[in-house]
Amino acid sequence: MTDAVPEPRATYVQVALNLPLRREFTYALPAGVTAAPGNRVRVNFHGRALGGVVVAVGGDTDLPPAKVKRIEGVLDGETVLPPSLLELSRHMAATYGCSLGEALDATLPSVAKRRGQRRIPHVELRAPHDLAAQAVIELEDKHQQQSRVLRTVLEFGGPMPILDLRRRTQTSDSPWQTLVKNGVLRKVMIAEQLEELVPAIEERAVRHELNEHQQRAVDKVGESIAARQHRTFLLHGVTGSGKTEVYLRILEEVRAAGRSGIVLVPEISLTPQTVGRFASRFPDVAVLHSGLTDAERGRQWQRLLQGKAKIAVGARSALFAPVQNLGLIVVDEEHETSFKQDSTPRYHAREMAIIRGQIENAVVVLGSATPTLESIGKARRGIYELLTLPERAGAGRLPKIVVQDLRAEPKETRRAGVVLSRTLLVMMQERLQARDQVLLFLNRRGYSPVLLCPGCGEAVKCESCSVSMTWHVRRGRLVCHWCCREKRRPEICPTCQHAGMHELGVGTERLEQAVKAQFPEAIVARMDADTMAERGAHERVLASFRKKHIDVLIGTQMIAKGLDFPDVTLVGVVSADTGLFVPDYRAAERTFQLLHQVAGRAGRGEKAGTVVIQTYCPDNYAVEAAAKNDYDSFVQQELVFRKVTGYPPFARLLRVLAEARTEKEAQDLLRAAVQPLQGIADVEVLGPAPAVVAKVKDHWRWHVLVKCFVPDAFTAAMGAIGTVEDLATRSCRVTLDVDPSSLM
DNA sequence: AGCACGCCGACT
DNA sequence: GTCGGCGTGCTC
Repeated sequence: MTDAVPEPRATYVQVALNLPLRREFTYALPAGVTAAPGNRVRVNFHGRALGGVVVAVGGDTDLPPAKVKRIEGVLDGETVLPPSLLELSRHMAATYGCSLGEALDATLPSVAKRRGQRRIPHVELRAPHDLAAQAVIELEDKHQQQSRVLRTVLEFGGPMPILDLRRRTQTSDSPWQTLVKNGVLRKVMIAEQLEELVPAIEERAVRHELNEHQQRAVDKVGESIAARQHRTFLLHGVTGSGKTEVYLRILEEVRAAGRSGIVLVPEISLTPQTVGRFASRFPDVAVLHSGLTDAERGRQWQRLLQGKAKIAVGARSALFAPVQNLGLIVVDEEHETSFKQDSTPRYHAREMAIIRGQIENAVVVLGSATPTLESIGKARRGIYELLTLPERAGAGRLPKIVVQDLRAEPKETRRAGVVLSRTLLVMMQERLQARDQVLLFLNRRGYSPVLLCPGCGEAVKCESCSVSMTWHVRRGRLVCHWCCREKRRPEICPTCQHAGMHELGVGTERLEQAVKAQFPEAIVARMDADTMAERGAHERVLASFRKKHIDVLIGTQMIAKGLDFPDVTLVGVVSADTGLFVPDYRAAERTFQLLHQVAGRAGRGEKAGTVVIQTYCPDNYAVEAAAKNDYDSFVQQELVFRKVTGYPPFARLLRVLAEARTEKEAQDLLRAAVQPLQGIADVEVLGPAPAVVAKVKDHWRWHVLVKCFVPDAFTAAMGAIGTVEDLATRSCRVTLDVDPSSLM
C-alpha cells in the first residue's frame, strides 16, 4: 500500500503522431496513469482521435497549461515497442526525412490502427450476363461512362473493388451508382482477402552437405556471431550455389547460442515454399507479411516479443519484428528493389537492417547472385566482408548461353518485326519435340507498347500522362500503364485523320500470338499482370506448368525469379534491350541482374540448359557479361562508368520531386525547395528538370537530383532540405526520396 | 494529413 | 441572398 500523497504535479510525455509534422507533441498523463517510452496511447489532436507513441516521459513544458491536453488512454502494454526499435525509428526519421511518428508507424504492427477485418466495397453483376453485355452497347452513345464502367465489370468477371473500377475507368461514383439504381449492378461488401501463408511442410528442406565455400562462409559468419559483434557480410553466390543452406546453418548457430534471427526475403519470394524451408528446420518461426489480419499480426508480434518464436521470416517490414536477443539479420536477394518502400517513409530495409544490427550487436548477412554496386562498393572498401560461393551446389550446371544478334536476321523477318529469331525458333522446335519445356521472357505486357500513325508519326498518348498508351488486344482497349486510364482504339489518327494506325513494338500478348502461330500444336500460357489478375491464377498456372500441361510459358518479370522447373531446358530472352535505354544510371545494372536471373531458370535439373538472349546490342557490356556469366567483369566496367559520372557508389543520391497542376507551379516550388542546398560543400544539384514522365494523372512533374559525395554532405543536405514537404499546398506536392529506386 | 476559417464568383 | 470552390494556418 502506498501512502496518500499530495496532488502531484502533472507528468508530461512527448507523443509522436503519424502525421507529416516533424515534431512531437506534449500531453499530460492523468493522475494514477503511467506510461513509458514505447507505449501506444490514444490522444485527442485538433479535435480528432489519434493513436500515438510515447517517445519520452517527464520534463517540463513552456506551453500554457490550458493548451496541454491529457492522454485519453494508454493502450494495453502488450504492444510496447522495444527501446531498440524506438532508436531504429529515430534513425529512420533522420535518414529519410520523415517524422518520427511516420517512422514509428512503419515499425509497429497496425494492431491499434484498425479493429477487425476490413470490408471493401465491391460491385458485381446483378442482371444476367447477356443482358448486361447488351446494355454495354445500348449505353455506348447516350451514357458513355456507364457503358465503360459496365464493360469493365463484365471483363473483370466477378465482384470488383470499387476503387479499382474508378481508377481504371477514370470515373466518379455516379456511373456505378446509377447502374446499381437501375438494377444492373449490385454493391457488395467483401472482407479483405487475406493470403494464408501456411508453410508447405512437404517442401521439407533437407540438410544438404556443405561444400568448402559454403562451409567457409558459415564459419566466418559464425565467428562474428560468437563474438557478439555487429558486422555486415555480403554473400555473393551464383544462382543455385546454395545460399539458403548457408542461411539455415548460420541460423542453427544463432539458435544454438540462444539468440534469434530475422530473415528478409523479397515480396515475390514470400511463398509457402520459402517459408516452409525455414519452418521445416526450425520449430519456432513466425511469418510476418502484409496479408495478415491485424489480429494475426498482433499474435505473431506477441509470440516474438515474448520469445515464443525466435525466427521471423517476412518481406520488408519483418525487419521490425520485436525479437529478443537478436543475433542475425539475413537480407536475401539484397539487390531487389522491393526492399525500398515506395511511400513515406521511403526507407530501404537493407540499410535499416544494418542500423538495427549496429544497435543490437547483431550480424547482418546480405545475399545475392548479383549484388548491387552499392554493396559491392562497400565490400571493396572493407565496410562489408565479402564471402563468395562460386559454384553451383548439387546437380545443377550453369546453362549454355547464346547471344543472338537480331541485326543479323534477314530483312524480310526484320521488317515484320522480329519476335523470334531463326535460332530461337529452331531450338524451340527441337526442345518441344523432345517434350522439354520452354520459358520465354519479355518484360513488357500488352500487345504493342505504341500505337503509331504512319501518316504523321504521332503515337497515341494518354490524356492525363505524358506517355504513350499500350495496345491490349484481349481487352480491345488502349491502356495507360501509369494511371490505368483506358480508351477505345481510334480508327483514324486523332492528329492528322490518317487511316490505319500502326502497332509498334512487341509485348507479351503479341509474343503469345506469334508463338501460337509458329507452334500450333504446343500448349502456350502467358503470365503477366493482365492474366494473373484473378486470385490464385498464379499458383494454378505454375502448378500446371510443373505437371507439364504447358509446353511454353511466356511471361514478364513474374517468371524471371525463383522458378525451379527441372524440365525447362530452354529459356529465351525475347529482348534483352527493353531496359537498356531507360534514362536511369542503373539501366545496365538492372539489365545484367535480370538477364542473370532469367538465365538461372534453365538447367535446374539433371538435363543441361540453354539460354538464348536476343538483342540488338550484343556488344553492350551488360549483355556481354551476362552471357559469359561474368559478374566481376560487369562490375569492373560499371564501376568505371559510375566513377566518371559521379553516381552511386561514389555519391549518395537524394531526389526531390514536385507535382503540380501547371508546369510553372511545379518548377517554382521545386526551385524554392532546393534553394537551401546552394553552396553546401561536396553537394551537386542536377536540375530542376522535367521528370522522365513529365505528366502523370494531369499533374506536371519536375525533379532535382542531389548528389552527395561525402557522408557529411549528405547530412548537411538533409538538414538544409528537411522541410521541403512544408512547402506543399493543396494543388502541389513535394516529395523527398533518399536513395531513390526510380528516377522516372 | 485533416480541418476550420475566410474570401470571392455564380446560382436558386 | 447562399452555395461551394480552394488558399492559409494550426494542431500539444
